[in-house]
Amino acid sequence: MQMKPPETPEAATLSREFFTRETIEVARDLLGQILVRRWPDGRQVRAMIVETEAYLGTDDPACHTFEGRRSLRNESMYKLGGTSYVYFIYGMHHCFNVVTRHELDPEAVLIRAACPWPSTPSGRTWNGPAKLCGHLEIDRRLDGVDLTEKEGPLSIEAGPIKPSEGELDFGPRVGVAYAGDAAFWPLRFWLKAFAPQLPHLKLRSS
DNA sequence: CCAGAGATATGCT
DNA sequence: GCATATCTCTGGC
Repeated sequence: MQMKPPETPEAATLSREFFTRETIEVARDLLGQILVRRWPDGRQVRAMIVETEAYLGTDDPACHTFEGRRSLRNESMYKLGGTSYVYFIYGMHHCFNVVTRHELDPEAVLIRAACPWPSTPSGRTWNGPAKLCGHLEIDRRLDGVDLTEKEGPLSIEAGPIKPSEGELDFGPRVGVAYAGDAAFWPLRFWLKAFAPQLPHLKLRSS
């Protein structure tokens, strides 16, 4: 069975209110939504988000803003929910995050994997945050853009499934204990129940 | 299948 | 100097 994109002529771009909620809720609800990449020449590529990870701000030791760290790199995390945060890592790769909550409340959701949309039998899963950015040509030039802008270079539209309708199961949380102490790791969510309809969906373990 | 190297930005000690 | 929200390639068992 092949899923179709929303029937509505204009798919709804997710609202500001969607992104300013609790980060863990945004991370969960981003599953199944459609990431849209637009180029100046009019080309568009869409992908369904299937794996997310929440980074919980100044108290989260894994978060770039842990204990209030703020620099040129992570400045976008201090902006309003619905802003993009793109960083360059390992001298090689880019990773794309959706900023959540409000100004000066620096939390975000890392987009770890997505499937080309509409789904095709030969489609692939862009699994891994850097691979996703590679395929969608996301780099630092797209850092700080407004994801709620309808015709912007990056935006997020409502997908065909709604978590509130109970159609989704969420993957178990991978607990990682740091050596010695009770530091915690951000929560990660996978899109699982929808997988049968995305035959090429492949999620990484751990 | 698994471990290690290498690509080298960024921020912290 | 060192660790890291990564990925690909290589060589060993």
